[in-house]
Formats: sequence, structure tokens, C-alpha cells
Amino acid sequence: MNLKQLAHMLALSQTTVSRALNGYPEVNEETRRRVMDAAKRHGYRPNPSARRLATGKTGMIGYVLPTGASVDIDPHFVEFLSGLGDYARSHELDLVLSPADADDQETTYRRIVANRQVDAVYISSPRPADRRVALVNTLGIPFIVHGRSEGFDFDYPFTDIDNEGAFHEASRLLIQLGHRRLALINGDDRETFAIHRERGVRRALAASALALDERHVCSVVMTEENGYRATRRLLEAGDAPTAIVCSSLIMALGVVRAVRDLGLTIPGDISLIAHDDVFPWLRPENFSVPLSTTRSSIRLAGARVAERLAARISGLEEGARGEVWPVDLVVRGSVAGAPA
Amino acid sequence: MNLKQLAHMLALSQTTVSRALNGYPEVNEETRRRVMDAAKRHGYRPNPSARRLATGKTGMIGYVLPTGASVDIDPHFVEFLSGLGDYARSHELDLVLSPADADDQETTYRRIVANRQVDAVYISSPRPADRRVALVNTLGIPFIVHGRSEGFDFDYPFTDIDNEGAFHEASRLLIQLGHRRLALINGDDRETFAIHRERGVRRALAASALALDERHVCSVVMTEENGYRATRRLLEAGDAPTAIVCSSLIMALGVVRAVRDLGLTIPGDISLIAHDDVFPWLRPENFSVPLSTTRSSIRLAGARVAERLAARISGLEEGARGEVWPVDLVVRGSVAGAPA
DNA sequence: AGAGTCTTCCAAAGCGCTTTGGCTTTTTTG
DNA sequence: CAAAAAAGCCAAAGCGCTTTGGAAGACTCT
Repeated sequence: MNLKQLAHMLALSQTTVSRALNGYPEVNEETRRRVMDAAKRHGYRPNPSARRLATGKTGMIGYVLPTGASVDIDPHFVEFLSGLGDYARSHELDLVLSPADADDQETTYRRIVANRQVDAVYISSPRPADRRVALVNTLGIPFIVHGRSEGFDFDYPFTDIDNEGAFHEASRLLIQLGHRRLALINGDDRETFAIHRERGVRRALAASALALDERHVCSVVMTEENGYRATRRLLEAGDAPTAIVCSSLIMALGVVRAVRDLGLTIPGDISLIAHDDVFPWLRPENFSVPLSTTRSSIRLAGARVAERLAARISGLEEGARGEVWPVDLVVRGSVAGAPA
Repeated sequence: MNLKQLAHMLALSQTTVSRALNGYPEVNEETRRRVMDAAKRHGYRPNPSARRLATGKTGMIGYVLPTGASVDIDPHFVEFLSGLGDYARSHELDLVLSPADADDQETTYRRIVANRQVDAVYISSPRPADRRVALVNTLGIPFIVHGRSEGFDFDYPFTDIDNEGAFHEASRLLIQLGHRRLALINGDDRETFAIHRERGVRRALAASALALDERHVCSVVMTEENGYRATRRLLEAGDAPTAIVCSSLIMALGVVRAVRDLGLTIPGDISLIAHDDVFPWLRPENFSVPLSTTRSSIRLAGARVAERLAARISGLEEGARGEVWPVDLVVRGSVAGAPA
């Protein structure tokens, strides 16, 4: 059942039927009702390929997925996707993942824009002066950055959490508890979120005339194993820290294991605070010692990004407004006063 | 730059240019070369929307993503996606995720097929007599099932691992080590993989004239917390098992925590084997006691599914061939002889 | 009543590609 | 050498929708 048939059946022109269905004003309300009625009764659904060719609108949002044998997709992605998908569903949007060589995403961005394959895109895990952001900005496709970039001479729309504030608060708590030697086990420090977190820690220390020992900050891919290794290294060297701030719950698993392996305890010897993106399958309160966290649901962020993308597609949102969400500091058993 | 312009510039008809580009035989090789040359030089890329309208081919594979506030996307998904994306990239395929109400995926399947939004789909986490499988089968769109369904009067193409065999082997090993009371902490037993795993355990026990105590088998969503709870319940009741087989590494984290909380040790008091889908961020050899596993890379499965989908789209693969991959049993420190 | 203004609808021209059917020109064949 | 076959190309008809530019009729106003 296509438009032509429907129009013929109603003894109307395709124009009128099309307009009736799409809510244009120049059609009699009575006629519109008849049309919509018939459309529903016959289960008419406009062919998206045709609509797409005619309008350029696709009803899809895009994401360029970096791939490659040695490229691991961040497990956070799936949670983000949950939120995104949940919102997208309610707005009849589909998500298209365009796999790209991790080292050449530009080609793919250009392709999906040139081919008008999607109405909008989002960018995640941005770095300072991220080329992807600059690119989509000049290409002129609606977009939202999940996270933040830095160092551009233009503004852009983003949704981010207050990473600096979160890690500042976490560090401040530890300092108040008497800790003087903090360590930071961070994610990839080429990404902005990690830079902000480190900044937060340093600022808190500086406020108490303390500093972050360069040997006490490390930047690694966020796996359990790397959390373990980093902790071993930190604790086995001289001037070991008494408190650790950690960028992910998965790494925190490794931290806990390392501390135990060394015959130390949390929080007796080591206080620990980690960032929690809120996974359903791994919860900080269920650590052997309930874990203090800076908490922010990445799923909600996904939903919010979808919402903003939809708004931009339909023209309801414009401009380069960035938004920064506050982060909760949730104190549980893994922190205590510094050992004497 | 569109076909019309290119044709005009070459003083050829659109027909000829189109045919030259698409490798049809009725065009002079010399002409073809000229055309391809010009196309490359001017960066001509056929508009996919137009091609799609004309041919019905989209260059995309589809996945219906169950969503909802209480629906959690399986964290395995992201690893599967890694493999899928990696292959898809090399074949210029995009992946479209169509979010659907978890309780009504049929509507979405019908929509993407009726609208010809994708060339093929894959289905994951199938259950016995899965309605989605029956549906796509009758809808006639090319598809691959990742995993297996059961109880149909038709065959269908799938790629699965030998879950029954894997858990049979794991159980057999434990039995050989003298264990008599095994427990199974399984995933959602409405899904086929869980049913097969249970079957494997039972078969191994039966071979030694043993049986799986109904109190020693449980089926839960695969989270750390559920692994913990299940283990507490198992070990605190009478006739506690001396060995546990567990369907996921994430649940195994909870198992280990519970065992420790109870003042027991692995493998001294409890032997443990878990299934490992091979995540980069959580490795069995890094458990406090290196974990024995049944191992099968879900990432490779993703790549294989993509490969088969591509083959089916291009007509290279037909029929309902199912393939079952063997699973490695990797023995590490978490198993030992049964306590006296 | 005639001019001007809405309201309501339509025919037809895209959107950019593929593909059918046919027309020349060249090559092959008996 | 004429007839048949093959090769190489083209015009035009889709694919199914949106949107432009009118046009006809109904209504308002002076």
C-alpha cells in the first residue's frame, strides 16, 4: 500500500494525502480525518527510503564506532546505549553504528554526512581539541558531544558531568580524614574526562598546600588487571599513598585485589574512592568493603543525549549550550582516617 | 556530484555510467575504465538513499534492541559488537539498532522488514521456540541467530557454541576430582544457552550415577550480586556443594566474594569453574585464585555472524546451516580435589 | 456586483539512482 | 555477401515520496 494507491482509493491527489498525513494546514480538517482514517485502516506507512530521498531526513542518529583488532569498545558504551535506546524508541529514532578504522574516523564522518545517512550524530570519549568535534562542527550536521573537548575557538553543544568537581570532592574528603599522600589511578589521560579528574585531585591537594606526587598518578586503560598493577606499583614503592582515587569500578576490583594480596586492608591501611557509572551488574555497595564512590548514571546521560539530539533534529534546540551535571559523592565503608 | 553530472561530463548516458560502475558486462572495457577513472577523480559516490529507493538494498544490517527502564542490555553485547563491527567495517556495512519495547519486538521486526530498512538481521539470546526466529523466518529477510532456539518445524541458520559440551566437560573434570555435590549458578533459564548448560551438567553427573540436586541449581540475571547471593544460599544450607559451575565471570566475582565471606577458600573448600566470554577488562587468570574457565570468545562470534550475514546478503550463503563451535576448558588454580 | 482574499485541492516536477526495452553499429556466420 | 548475432550505447520509465506553483471555488469587503 503506497501513497498513490491510497490517494486513488480516496479520490484525492497524492499531494493532499501527503499533506493531510504530515499535518500541513492547507487541508480541510474533515478531509484530513478521512485520510488519516483510511491510512490507519489500511496500515499505510510511508516508505522511508522514498521519504528520505525526497526530504533528506532519515529518522536515524549516527555514531561512528571505532573498531580494529586491538580496539576494545568501552563497556560503558552498553549502559550509555541503554539510555539512548530507551529515549530513541519513544521517538521512533533508530541508531546507526558506522564502524570505522580507529585511526581514520574522519573518512567515515564525511561519508555519513555527505550521504545524509543520519540526521544527527553524537561523539563520545572526546579529547582536548578533538578532531571529530571540529569536523562535525564544520560539516554542519547536528551533534552533541558526550563529555567535553577543549581548546577550540568555537563553542559546541555537549552534555558532561562535573568530573573535576567530583574528584575534587572525593579528594577533599580524604584530605579532611588526614590523608596526605593521595594517589590517582586514572583512565586514558588523552581524554578530557581524565584530565578533569586529575585537575580536581590536584586542586583539592593544593588547597591544603599539598601536591600530587608524580609517581602517584597513573593513566591506564580501565581494566581490572591495570587497576591491580597500578596499585601494586604504588604500594610497593617508597612513600606509598594512604588513599587512592580511582576512575572506574572495574579498576577498583583490581585495586581491592592488590591491597589484599599485599596483606593490607581497606580502609585500615588504604582508603579508596572510585567513580561509579552505575552498572546494573557491578555495584559498589557489594564490594567486600562497600566502596565509596562518585556516582553518575551514564545511562541517564545516554537518554539525555538522545533527547537533545532529537530536539536539535526537530529544530527545538539550537546554539552551543553545554551542560554539566553534578556528581554525587557517596560515602561508604572504604574510607577512614589516615593510619597513624 | 551526481550521476547525471558525471554522465554529462563524460558525454555518456546515465545508463552506461551506472552500468560501468556496477560492473555490468554490456559496456566496453575501455569505456568502463574512462568512467571509473572520472568517478574516482571527481570523488563520485552514488547517493545511497537513491540507490536504496531503486534497488531496495541498504548496505545495513539490523538488530532489534530491547529497551525499557527495567531492561538491562547484556554487557556481553559490547564485545559481540566489537567483532561484528570489525568485520562490518571491512565490508562497508553499517549496523542499525532499532530500539523496541522489550515486550513487543514483533512490531519493530515487522517495521524494519516492511520498510526494507536493512538487508539482514541477527537475533541474539534466543529462547526455545523463540518467536523472533519464527517471525523473521516467515518474513523472509536474511538472518542469523547467535545462539540456538529449539522446537521448530523448520531449520534456520545459526552460529552457537557448544554450551552443553562445555559444561559437560567442566562437570566431568570436577567429578573426576572426587566432587559429588555440584552446583550450577546459571543465567536466565528461559534462554537456550542456560538450558544447554544445565543439560551438560546433568549429563556428566548422570554418567557417574549422580544427580543435580534441585536446590543446587539456580537461574538468575548474571550480576555480581546475584552470584554472591546464590553462593551464600548454596553454602549456608545443608548438603552444601563442594564445587560450583557458574555461567559468567561477573557472577564468579560474587561467588568468590561469598566464599571468602564465609571463611572458606577456593579451591580448598570449593572448586569453581566459570564460563568466560573473554572480556578485555576482566580476565580469569587475574582472579585472586586464577579461575578455571570454559572459554569462548564472543567477539569472534560477532565477527562470524557479520561474515555470514554479509554472505547471505550477497547470496553466497544459503540454506539453514547451523554451526556449533567447540569450547575450550582452561584449567587454572580454582579447582582441586574434593575435601575429605 | 466586482475585486480581493482565503480555503482547499491538484498536476507535475523533482530527489538520484537502476533497469527495461530498443536502437545502432560491428562482428560473425553459412 | 547477405543475414544473423553480438556488442555497445541510450531514452525513458520506474522506485514512492515531498513540494512548488497554480487554479477553482467560497467568502469577505466596498
